[in-house]
Amino acid sequence: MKEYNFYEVERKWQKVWDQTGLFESPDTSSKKFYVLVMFPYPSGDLHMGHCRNYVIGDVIARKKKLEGYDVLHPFGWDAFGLPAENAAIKRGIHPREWTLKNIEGSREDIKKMGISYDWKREVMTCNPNYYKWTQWLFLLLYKRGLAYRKKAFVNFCPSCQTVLANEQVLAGKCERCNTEIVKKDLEQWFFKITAYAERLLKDMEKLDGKWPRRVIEMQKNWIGKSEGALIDFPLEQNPDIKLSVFTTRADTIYGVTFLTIAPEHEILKVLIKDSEHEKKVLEYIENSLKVPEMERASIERKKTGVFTGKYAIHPFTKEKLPIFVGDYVLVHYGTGIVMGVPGHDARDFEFAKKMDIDIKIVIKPFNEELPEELESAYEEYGVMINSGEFTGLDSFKGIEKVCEKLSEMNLGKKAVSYRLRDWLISRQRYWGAPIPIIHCENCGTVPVPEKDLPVLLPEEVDYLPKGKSPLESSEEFMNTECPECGKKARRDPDTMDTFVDSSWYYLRYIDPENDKQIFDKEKVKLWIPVDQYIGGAEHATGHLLYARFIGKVLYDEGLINSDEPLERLFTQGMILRKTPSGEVEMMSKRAGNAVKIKDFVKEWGADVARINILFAGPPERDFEWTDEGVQGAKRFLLRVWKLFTENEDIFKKTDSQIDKDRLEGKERDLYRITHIYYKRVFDDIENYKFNTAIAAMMEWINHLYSFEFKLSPVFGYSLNMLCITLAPFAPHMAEEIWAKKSEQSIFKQRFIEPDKEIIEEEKITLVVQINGRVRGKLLVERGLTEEDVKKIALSIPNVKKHIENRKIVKMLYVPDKIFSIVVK
RNA sequence: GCCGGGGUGGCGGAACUGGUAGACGCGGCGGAUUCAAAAUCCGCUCCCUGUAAGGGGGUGGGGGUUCAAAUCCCCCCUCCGGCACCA
Repeated sequence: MKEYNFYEVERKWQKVWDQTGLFESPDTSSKKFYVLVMFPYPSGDLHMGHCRNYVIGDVIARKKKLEGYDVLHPFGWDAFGLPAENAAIKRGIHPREWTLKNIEGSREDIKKMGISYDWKREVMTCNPNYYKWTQWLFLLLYKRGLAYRKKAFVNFCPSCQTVLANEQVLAGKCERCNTEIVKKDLEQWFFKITAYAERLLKDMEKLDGKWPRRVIEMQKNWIGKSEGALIDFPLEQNPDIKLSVFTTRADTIYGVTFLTIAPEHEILKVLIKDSEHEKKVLEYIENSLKVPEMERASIERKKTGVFTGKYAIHPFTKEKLPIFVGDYVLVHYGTGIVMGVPGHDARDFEFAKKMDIDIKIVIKPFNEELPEELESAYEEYGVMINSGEFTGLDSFKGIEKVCEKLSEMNLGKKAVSYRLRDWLISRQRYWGAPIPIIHCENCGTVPVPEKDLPVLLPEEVDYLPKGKSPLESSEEFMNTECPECGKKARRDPDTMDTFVDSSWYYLRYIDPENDKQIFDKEKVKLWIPVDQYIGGAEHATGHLLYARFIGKVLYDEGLINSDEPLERLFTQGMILRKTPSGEVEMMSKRAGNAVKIKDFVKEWGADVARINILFAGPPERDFEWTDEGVQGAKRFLLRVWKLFTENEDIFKKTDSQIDKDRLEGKERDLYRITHIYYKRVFDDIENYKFNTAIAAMMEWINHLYSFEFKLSPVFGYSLNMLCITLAPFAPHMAEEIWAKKSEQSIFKQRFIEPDKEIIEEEKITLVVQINGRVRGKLLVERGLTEEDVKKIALSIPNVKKHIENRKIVKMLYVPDKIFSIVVK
């Protein structure tokens, strides 16, 4: 047998696919399937850890192709972003040059894996013909009132020298470089994603069963909806000023003994102006702003606060309630002011103890009494007490009634609050899409007219980070004319968050060359929704939320006809590997455990890599890359190869057609087994169970090896079917095998419906149980009657033995499955 | 604390809707081939017991429902992920 050279065979077929345009997708189709993988940041040498999603996507894409679909399976590059800039600064190369070089290298790597991409549709977010439309998208949001500029305390990373979105801050640290975030009061651009909070939440119903539950839960947590009420507390000195609070526990209203305002809250300045407390409060505010985000958010941290000297009036009791400032209150949640109910909220309890404020008990448990002196807040629901006209109501009714009453008094109403915050998209960096806005002294903020797009990123810029945008140092870029009044004006110096680029890329693949519009509506109508999206779960609350938001905006604008354009989502697990020091970690260059695509493919082959990745375990779970696994994958493929070379003649003489009625005995069995496995593999792909799909092929091959009549046509038939089944997983080898008999690519073959009739024909093993224990097995035809089974079952010697001297209490027959006897 | 997902041989992992637990692979053991080794091929491989047939135990722990539970219900332990001073 000639040795199989993975590397050469793979190179050969990749070239053929490329030259024949086998995987290019049409612009019209009556049966389409859009497979999308999250496009990568081009970081240079790619390794196996990067390509699990590409391999999964490829199996699905190739399977769909075999099923006769027109498949759109594109690829591109999320090419803007900080690393290019950082690397460029370090090496003195222009970010563009560095990025393009990386793309060249990465593209070669991906191609070596033999993924069936339509490379004609490749997009790069850093190309002007792409970011022109990212800018256009910005203007669309601006036009729709969804992009606005606001001064706010924002997250700033001192190391990256830029502000960050909420989603890019993990536990108070920069997601990218792990540096402690500081708060800066800056004027920045935001996208109003909060306006879509309810729809983003509610429409997840449509994704139920199609997206991983984990991702849905993460987004739900992130949006963080809670239902409650807004309650107004008029100021004692000036009842026209009302402090509005958000609460989920309106039933505790009679327990309010104070109010606390977040230190950042604007109203504080008004409250304390020219009062004796002004100095102390200002000092407190200043100090709390210095406390790092992480520390301030910590539950363990002792509560602090200062009395403002002012009082509010309780809407029902008209009591005077002292107003405090305290940094345990978050300015960006609810109204930034809370009502203090120390008896029924742990935080308020702690604060009240410290500040020596009254604690009132206004809720008692349903079935017991509370002690007079509380040791901690009672936070459960219960029955309202000491609550005036509401006393005696349970919490749920109480909330309703209190809200009703407040509404009547015009001092409150039911309300909903979200944890989600608006998306901060300004970045003080060079390598991104410039924000298409001009600041004019006369006209204010003026959007760049569409005809002037793209606002090109200037080439020659000092892009060393200085805490303000590098573009600001380019006079040529900054100076422009106001499109409205024609006077001298300045451009916005910031670039957009790269998540804006990636929020719509899947639409550009459909019409990548269009220079008249962001995309052609009709073309998009054909391919949208994306039938299968594949990527990492780490993007759950970032990219995937942004993409859904932008999708809805485009839907509202009438540009796409689905408000959830990413229909089915699969999130793959990570690839881990032992590091040189022996720990199992995510594969990465930094950890020193990366297996480079280039090197691996040369030594082992892409098909081996693909099988290893797919067989190692369920694709949604992490798996450890091991040398043993690689060996196993190679052994499997060589076994396949050997099977076909040893039986080449019969394989060539037969095809995927056979007259099953002329088969009997073992030949008929093989025909049946073939259809069982064939169906199993294709069903498993549909359910993302690639590991068991490969296991089924292994079993199939084991059967074929031990089949006696290797010259029988049914044997050749089975080989033909096997080759087609193998094709999505190890496409190069499948092509190589197929080429022995056909000029045409195996991917021009069409999926044959499995023969369900023959699968059903199988004899079954009927289990005989006595008192729940297996005491015998019967190989029988399907559909036997209870009488027949009983007769046979009771004649089994081992069954007889266990029934002897006992009384049969009950007999139970589950057709074609089990015969169960209960004895005493 | 709240929410979600896990825990099955030496290892990765199978098991439809409650119906033979451990498919498939890795590793290990035995054999064939070989001067020898690698590679390959064949057989065995959950644990205890038994020459064997068989018997007993067994899916994180405890209880329950059922003729029958990895699967359903209750309680607990533990690991992973998300959110968390969110009012």
